[in-house]
Amino acid sequence: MVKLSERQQMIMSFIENFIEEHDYPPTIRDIQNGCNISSTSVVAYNLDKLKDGGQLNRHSEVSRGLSLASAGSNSNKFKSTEIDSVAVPLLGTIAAGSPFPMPENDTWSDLSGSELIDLPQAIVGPGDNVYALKVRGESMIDALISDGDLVIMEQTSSVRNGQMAAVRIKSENTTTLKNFYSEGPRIRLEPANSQMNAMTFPSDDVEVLSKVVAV
Amino acid sequence: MVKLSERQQMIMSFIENFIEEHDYPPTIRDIQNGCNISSTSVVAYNLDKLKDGGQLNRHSEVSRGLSLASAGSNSNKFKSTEIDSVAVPLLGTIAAGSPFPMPENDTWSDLSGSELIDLPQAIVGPGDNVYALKVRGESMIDALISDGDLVIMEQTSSVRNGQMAAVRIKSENTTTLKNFYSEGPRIRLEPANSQMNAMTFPSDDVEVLSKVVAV
DNA sequence: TTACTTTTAGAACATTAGTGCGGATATAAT
DNA sequence: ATTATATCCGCACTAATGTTCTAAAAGTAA
Repeated sequence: MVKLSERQQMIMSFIENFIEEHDYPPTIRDIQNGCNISSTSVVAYNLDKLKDGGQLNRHSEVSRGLSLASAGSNSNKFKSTEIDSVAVPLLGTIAAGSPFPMPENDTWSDLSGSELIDLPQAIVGPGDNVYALKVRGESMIDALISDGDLVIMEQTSSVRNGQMAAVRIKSENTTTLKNFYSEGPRIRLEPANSQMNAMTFPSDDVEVLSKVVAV
Repeated sequence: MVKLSERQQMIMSFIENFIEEHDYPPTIRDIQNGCNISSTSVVAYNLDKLKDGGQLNRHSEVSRGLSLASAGSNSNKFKSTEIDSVAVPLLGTIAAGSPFPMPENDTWSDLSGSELIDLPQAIVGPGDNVYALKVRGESMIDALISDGDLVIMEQTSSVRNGQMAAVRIKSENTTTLKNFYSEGPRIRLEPANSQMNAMTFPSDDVEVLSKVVAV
């Protein structure tokens, strides 16, 4: 790789910034002013150099006919690409440990309003019926969930044993985040914290709202 | 939203294709030829319409001063943006439940080679000393980790109580993924599975390799 | 039809913007 | 010193490109 002169580096980064800001490439005179160069021909000269060096594509006789040869001319600090993401709503807060009545929305049936969070598509899957909740309390610490963490939930009514789910205990009208175990006629809800005890409820007293997809 | 005339739609998609192909916007005459329009003024006329309608940004007196207002002119199927991501290496496999000797690299001290995984920057933080491992075994099921899942680890030598970490038991030369509890002179390693028992080891027999950052 | 608005044509016009040329400067090799 | 190479300067030239004006066609409403 040929070494770039100071001026050529400046030109490259100026072009980069210009495109970033305007969505179209600069003219020779834009570069001239932006880099404090006294003549257009100097810019043209260095532009041709850069083209020969392969850092730049140029199309002569075409105004603004520039484009970065985004291959080796990497001025980023770290190798980093872009991945697809999906926005999911952050609907509210949920208690992790002991059941707690939810003062706000009794059930978060409405998937509208509120903040949106960007998540990589890979962990959300199709992306429908998915939302985020902020966890309150330290009681799920064994499951890598601590106070203030966000859990990504998928709205569903069936979970497998051992999965973590947001469940509502009808008789107490409380909602909580627990590990779910079906034991015949009863359902055991177990916090993911070795210092806390599990609780069991009759099957028909427990309503599964959604399961945890990711943290 | 105002309906676009047939000609305006053609102009929009022409611009889109042109930029895709050349990396810089077309001139009015490019559009004229590309869309079989008989006069530059017609192009200018429709361009102004599109600008008023908000589908296009225009900078007058500037050649090729066009850019798509990628807001409403959305040809994507789903609302989806791009977020920063960082590539981390996938170094190998780790047993989740019972300790198991690692046949391959005894310690994965080398952070080179192997596959790379793209992760959103938000969950990786600075991004140094981070790598991924594939989990084998079902024994961490309570912590949302099941067979085949990837855990993101950060290389460190100190973890807090209750955190999940990859640890090496020196006397047995095994490596495993467990929840870590320091209990005075001894260290208790607890699998996140209510069907399995914890084990304790002398403090100096356990070496913490890295802690779990995300799943 | 008439009156009015929108769109299209054509062409001249005005800027914008790339190119080229004579010459200056600097550095290094002969 | 002389020659060669790489840059830089200014300026003029001209092709590229946006703008505008007038007029006609096409469409709309009354």
